[in-house]
Amino acid sequence: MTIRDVAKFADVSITTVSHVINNTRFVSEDLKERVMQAMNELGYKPNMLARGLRSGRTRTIGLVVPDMANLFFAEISRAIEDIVFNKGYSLIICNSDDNPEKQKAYFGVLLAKQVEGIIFISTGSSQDYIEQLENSGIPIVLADREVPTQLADVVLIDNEYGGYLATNHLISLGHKRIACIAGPSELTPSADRVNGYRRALCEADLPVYPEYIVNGDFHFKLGEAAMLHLLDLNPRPDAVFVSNDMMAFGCIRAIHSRNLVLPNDISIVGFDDILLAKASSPALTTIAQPTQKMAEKITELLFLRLESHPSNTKRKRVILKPELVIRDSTMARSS
Amino acid sequence: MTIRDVAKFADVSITTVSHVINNTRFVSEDLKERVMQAMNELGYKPNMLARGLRSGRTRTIGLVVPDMANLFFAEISRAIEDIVFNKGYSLIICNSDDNPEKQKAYFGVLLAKQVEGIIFISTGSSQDYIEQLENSGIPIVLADREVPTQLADVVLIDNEYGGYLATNHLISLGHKRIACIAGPSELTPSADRVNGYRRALCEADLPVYPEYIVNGDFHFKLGEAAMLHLLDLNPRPDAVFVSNDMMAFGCIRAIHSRNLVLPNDISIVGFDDILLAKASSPALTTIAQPTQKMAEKITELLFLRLESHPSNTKRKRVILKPELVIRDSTMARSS
DNA sequence: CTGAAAGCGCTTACAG
DNA sequence: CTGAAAGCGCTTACAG
Repeated sequence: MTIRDVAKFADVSITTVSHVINNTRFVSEDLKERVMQAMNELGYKPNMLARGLRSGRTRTIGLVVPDMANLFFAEISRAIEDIVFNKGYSLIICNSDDNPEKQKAYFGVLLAKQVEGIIFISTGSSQDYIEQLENSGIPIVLADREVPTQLADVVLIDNEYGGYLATNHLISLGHKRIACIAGPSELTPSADRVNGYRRALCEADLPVYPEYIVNGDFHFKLGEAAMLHLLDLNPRPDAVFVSNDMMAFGCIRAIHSRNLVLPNDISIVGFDDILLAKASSPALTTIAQPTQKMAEKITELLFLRLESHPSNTKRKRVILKPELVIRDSTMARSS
Repeated sequence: MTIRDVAKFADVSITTVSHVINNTRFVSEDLKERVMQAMNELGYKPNMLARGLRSGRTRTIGLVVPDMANLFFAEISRAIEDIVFNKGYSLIICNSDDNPEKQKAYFGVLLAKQVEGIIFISTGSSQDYIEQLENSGIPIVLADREVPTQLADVVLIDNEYGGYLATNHLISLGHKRIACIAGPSELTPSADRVNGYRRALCEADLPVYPEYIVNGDFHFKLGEAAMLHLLDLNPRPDAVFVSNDMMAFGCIRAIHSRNLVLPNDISIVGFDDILLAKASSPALTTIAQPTQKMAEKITELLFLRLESHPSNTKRKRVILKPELVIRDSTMARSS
């Protein structure tokens, strides 16, 4: 079933069929009618490969994320997919699995598939491989995680400010021994969140105890382990800023397993505000990522670049502010 | 940067270049070497559109899911992506958003993009549109939700058995007033789970109270609302089988908001065993979907069909057994 | 207002 | 052991 069959059936040239499909030059009502009918009759679907090959436009964009089973990435992917679909594009989703090798392989695949643009949430340690993309000349938008390149637009949130907000909230509740569970140290978001935590403590003239800062990996399991570790300290912290919600869930579990009561015995604030943050018990106080807004900005920048000349080389950088969402995992210190 | 450039650079025919790329006929070491080097030097990447157009093989498969921000779908998509990637394929992910129109539009896109196969988790009410796929002759694997067609392999779990397991567990704990929060009534999984619930009650000679069966939609919010409704009944149930984990989280929230204690005042068991099920407080007793195994079966059936002749028309049907995972949201009735 | 034809970048018989 | 050439299904100058 090709354009040739349709042309034959409608007794017109394939040129004309192409033009009615794409609405790209005037075609008389009569012919248009015949073509339409032929397409219906034959159940014709244009072959996007042929179209893409010829026109250079594939209407496909690639999305590279570290792990789409991580709710934060799942939600932002979802939001991006929705916008992109409404623009008539489709998404090839690539799980890098936080593995630079897999990520590199996917870059190759995306380029080979001639995607028109790439949205890229980096693994921790992939600085090495992005040149491949830079040389391709294809528009790239980096999201969530910084990568050292001048050749892409960037959409980030102000993680330092988020960490500051979270910690300040705990301070304002009267907590003094405030710990922090950090994310993987290679990621800029982790480091920035911890920096915000430090700044808040400093501004409040509270000491920063090194043993109160423990490393995690943004996953549930290490969140639980880190919290168990903190609870074993003497004195144990009376509040903790956990740098993402997944780990915060691990913390809740750890706290319960020690028969402590949240938030009475210890307050925690998370980061991300994934959908399930409000479903934990108690509901998680957390720093909300502006997921929807991020998705909008990311796609806006990408489509701008798709439409503009490559000569327009000024790179854009958007930094969105996160917000504190107070729920029930924090309360004033019982003195 | 095309195969032609490589051929010129290496001073061989494009035929030869093609054969070294695809390893598809003998090429002398000498030429092979020169071609390899040329490809490296020029940073050549084969154009998959051209390859796909010519060979009819796109190495792409489509995955249609109702909502990838739903953790169950996110996890199964993740598992599928991983397997498919290792086979050298890529995935186009399509969120139908539980919207038959969008789903239909995506079918068109996938066919136009010449995917080699489709994995399809249906929206509730899309029976109408699958013919489009059937006629295409492209291999389809249906997963999770039944759809009336003879023209696809199917991978399901035994939802009736899952509902039975869950309810039996509650019965064995001594509960008598056991309620059920169902999923959307159009979906076969929902109905089957409720059927299992009924069967367990019947076999135990326990009455089935119609007011104890309330409808949900598999989302958090309605789970919460449904549980609030159940808690207002007099007498209120002492246990409830919630037909997915998302809604079970809503239930936990509702229970806490009424200052009741889980599981002391009421036991609940969920369905799915999403990653966060173990992170709720208390950890959720639930019926585990064999997510990894489903992904394996789904891809196994699909690749079998990709490799076999279309004449091999015998359709396969795989039904996997879910398992009860006992955690802390259920306990024996305090008589 | 419409059509014939070149060509996008590959693969793959066919030929030697 | 290697290459010249046809053709996959489209789009798009070019021509009239």
